[in-house]
Amino acid sequence: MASKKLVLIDGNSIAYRAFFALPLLNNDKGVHTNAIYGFTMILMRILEEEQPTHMLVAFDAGKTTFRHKTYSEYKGGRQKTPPELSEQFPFIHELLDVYKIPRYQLENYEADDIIGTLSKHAEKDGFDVKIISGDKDLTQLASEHVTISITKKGITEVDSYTPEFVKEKYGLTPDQIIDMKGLMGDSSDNIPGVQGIGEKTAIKLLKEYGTVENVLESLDQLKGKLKERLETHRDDAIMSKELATINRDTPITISLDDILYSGYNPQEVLPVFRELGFKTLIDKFDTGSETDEPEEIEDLPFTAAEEITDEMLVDDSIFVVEVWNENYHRSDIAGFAIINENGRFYLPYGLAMDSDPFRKWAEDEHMRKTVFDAKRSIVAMKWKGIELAGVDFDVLLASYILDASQTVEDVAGIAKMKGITGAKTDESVYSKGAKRKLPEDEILADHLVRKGEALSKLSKILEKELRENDQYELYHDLEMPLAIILGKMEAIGVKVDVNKLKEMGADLGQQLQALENKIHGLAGESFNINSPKQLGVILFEKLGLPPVKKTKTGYSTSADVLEKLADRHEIVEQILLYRQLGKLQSTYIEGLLKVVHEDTHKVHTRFNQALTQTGRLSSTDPNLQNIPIRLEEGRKIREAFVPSKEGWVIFAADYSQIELRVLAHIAQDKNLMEAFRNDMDVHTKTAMDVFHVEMDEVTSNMRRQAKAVNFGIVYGISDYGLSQSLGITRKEAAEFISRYLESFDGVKEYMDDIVRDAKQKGYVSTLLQRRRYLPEITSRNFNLRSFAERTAMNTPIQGSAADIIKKAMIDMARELEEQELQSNLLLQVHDELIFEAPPEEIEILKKLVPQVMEHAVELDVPLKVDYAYGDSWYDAK
DNA sequence: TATGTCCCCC
DNA sequence: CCTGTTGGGGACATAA
Repeated sequence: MASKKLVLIDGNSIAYRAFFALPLLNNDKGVHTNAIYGFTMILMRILEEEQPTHMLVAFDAGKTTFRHKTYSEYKGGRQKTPPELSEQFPFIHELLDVYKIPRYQLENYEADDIIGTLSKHAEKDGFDVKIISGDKDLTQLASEHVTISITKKGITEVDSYTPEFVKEKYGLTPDQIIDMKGLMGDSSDNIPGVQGIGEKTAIKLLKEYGTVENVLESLDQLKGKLKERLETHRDDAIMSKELATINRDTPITISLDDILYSGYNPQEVLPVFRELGFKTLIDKFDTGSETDEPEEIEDLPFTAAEEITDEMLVDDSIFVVEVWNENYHRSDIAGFAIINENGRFYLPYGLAMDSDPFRKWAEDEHMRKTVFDAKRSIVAMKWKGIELAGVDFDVLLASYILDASQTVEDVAGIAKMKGITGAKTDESVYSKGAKRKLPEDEILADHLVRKGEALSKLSKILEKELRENDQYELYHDLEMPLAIILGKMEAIGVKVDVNKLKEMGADLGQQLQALENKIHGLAGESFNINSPKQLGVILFEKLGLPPVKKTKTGYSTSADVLEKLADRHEIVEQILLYRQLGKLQSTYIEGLLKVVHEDTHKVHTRFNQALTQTGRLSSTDPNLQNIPIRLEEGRKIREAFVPSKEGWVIFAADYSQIELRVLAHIAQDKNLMEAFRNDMDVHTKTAMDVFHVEMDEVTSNMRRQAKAVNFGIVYGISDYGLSQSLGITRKEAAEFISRYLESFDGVKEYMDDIVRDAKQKGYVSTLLQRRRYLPEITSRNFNLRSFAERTAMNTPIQGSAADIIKKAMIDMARELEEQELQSNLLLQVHDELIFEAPPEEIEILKKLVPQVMEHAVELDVPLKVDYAYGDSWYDAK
């Protein structure tokens, strides 16, 4: 027979712990939830780990207890329970109820006493007892069968107090804990103890005499101040011991039979989680329990259109455009679904595309449509000859704005987060990888209609959340219009000089062949230079070079390692060169040629607008945001990016030091603002301040180091990161940073404030109200916490810069349209915009682009934009 | 197909 | 005392 296990939880104490350990999070109803959340986390862990057969959560009742009769000042001077915590107790009670965990409180007694009494009964009946609390007082109950788990600083770590543990920690038995309290008192409960006796003295006395009473009877063996103190406070000691003693014979009205625990039903718990907005816990639940049996999906009636009718084509509809390929450029479309006040409809692709009314409706901007991934839908339709308009709400973008950390694959992914059932994942319907295929028409139709149904519910929920977070403007006035602009940029594409690329490729191929021969010759055998494993064997075993660094799979052969070995063997330099050219060949020549469209010689990148945690864009297939520039050999790749029309130019404009300007503004740092107002070289200025020298004394090395520090500030790197980039010790790097912060005290203040703010609110914000949640900022794990702290400092800077250039793109697109210019915006690379322009518009752009970009927002420092243009991207420098 | 290593950009 | 590396995309090798 399985043994009986009783878990007793000190409800008040755990709620307090959770409250103070976690940031003061709000849910979407404005209720603070941190204590509820922490409490639930602890509860879930206990249920998992202990598998109790019996369970009870005890709470304190009322303000006065029997202890107040003994000592009216008991628990006096205590801070009142913060209202932010009090308001959470009803929810904790509700949660316990749905978990079917009994809770109990008893007039005149504290939770401790209830726990003491029940554990006594249970012990007698042969139970194993586990007590959970944040209060060390309970450790007096430890025995062979009673273990007390005390939460440490956070909520995840606990100390388990067994009699052995108590012995080890204090050198006392558990029942001597109350004697210890009697002597030393307890400031948190306002138990006086004997004045002048602390933990050390108390333990010493008890090791010698055993109990408070024995100590007091043996006073004549003591002397001096100690004896004097014990004599004067004799009564205090006795009373304090009494106060600290848990009453194990309270008149409880429940028995062990009443607190049998037979588990809970996740279906009853989930709605409460949803109500509270516990996304992560919902996920844990859905995947972590056996309730994952395919939920009973209700039938969803819809009409599979055999002809397109007017009732399908009305204002305010959900519009599902099922773009088949991941890369939506020139992709097939599997079909459409429309949901509106008239019903749910599946529209087969061919039927819809042959319908004029459908085309008209799709292109009518007054026919408002809610979609998932507006840009994807618009661009895919554009390739099919339809200019989709009237896109009014994008569930993907809204979800990204609300929380970028939730990676979203499809409609079902978002639906699940928000507790909406009925939608199926794309993967479950289509399979993935090589097996991915279109299902039969009925299944496809059902899938698309279900997506639409989920979108309909989601759009309402997400819009409400955006407004509550004060993020609706960001969504509606920034990201949504930007999606349209990005779609145009992608569809226009960038012209590539294919022949130029091929020439460069042939040339590189020859150089690589020669290098390969040379390297193999130097190594004395032929091997795959691209294989770190094989290369490691050659360098560190055959040639006997010293391995500088290891990776988890073997020797590191990274560039910084090789650079250290460069003067020890001729082969190293050749390998570095081989790597550099090999990268250009495979990624930029061959990689680019693969994605150039044969007929137009254009590449059509996709900007991912809903991916990065900072608000930046990213770019794929091809990635046009990482085309080489630093080294001349690589930079030449840019010669292959040319205007799409004869005689036009590439016009590139970039913000100068936008992140540091944003930092100056956000931090309101006088020194940094002054530097930018005077248009100083900010790295030189930093060097002057960090090294305490005059402008003409700044050496190029000082400027280089100052630049690295600025880089570190902007990108949120650690002292370790800075030490790596400068090749100095971590200590020296830390010294640089602290000298920087002394000179820029506004920045220092900002850094301190933003971390504190993030801990309190759980997130940081950018200029335009973009958010990044940082739950790990309160982690006890140094790495996680440090990373979150640096993120808190960095994201408002990088994210605000991203906000600004996005705004500039919208303003710029409007200007191009209003002035009826032919120039096209082609690319955005984080702090620069790249256009193609007819020669007659160059003079206009030279004025217009900097004007628009510099005034996208008004900061307390000027924004500065540089520009250049030429026959290719290379020449726009 | 997934993971690790390396390297390009801002 | 130590811990450990901004945000991305992509190519290639290798193990599974």
